[in-house]
Amino acid sequence: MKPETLSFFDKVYEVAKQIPYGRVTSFGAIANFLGAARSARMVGYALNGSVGKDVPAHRVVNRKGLLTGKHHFEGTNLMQQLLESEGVIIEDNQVVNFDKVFWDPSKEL
DNA sequence: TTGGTGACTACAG
DNA sequence: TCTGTAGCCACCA
Repeated sequence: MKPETLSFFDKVYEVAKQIPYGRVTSFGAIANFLGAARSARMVGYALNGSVGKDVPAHRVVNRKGLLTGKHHFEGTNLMQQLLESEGVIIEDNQVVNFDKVFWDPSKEL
């Protein structure tokens, strides 16, 4: 678990784990924080394998606040339910108050 | 070892 | 303003 040995995936997990309760962030924000702003796809790919690793992947959405990754969760609306249980309003698979709950790792960390 | 893939993003027309 | 295309890079087979 040395920082130097952490792979890109592990770094994504570390950042995702630090997302505060009731907050969400975007793939691009994480990618940018890791110094790979144009590799946002890798962030999503990483989160694909984050299920079961205590990583709140449901708090990571795309730039518009859309729950594009909810398909990778067990239930079709599991991701939405998890967010709503944290006080995040979801409508049409999108975070309504995205601006309010957005958490930027490059600024918060 | 090489090629394909992906929960995205940004730029150009 | 909206739509389409290209790029990006690590993991898996």
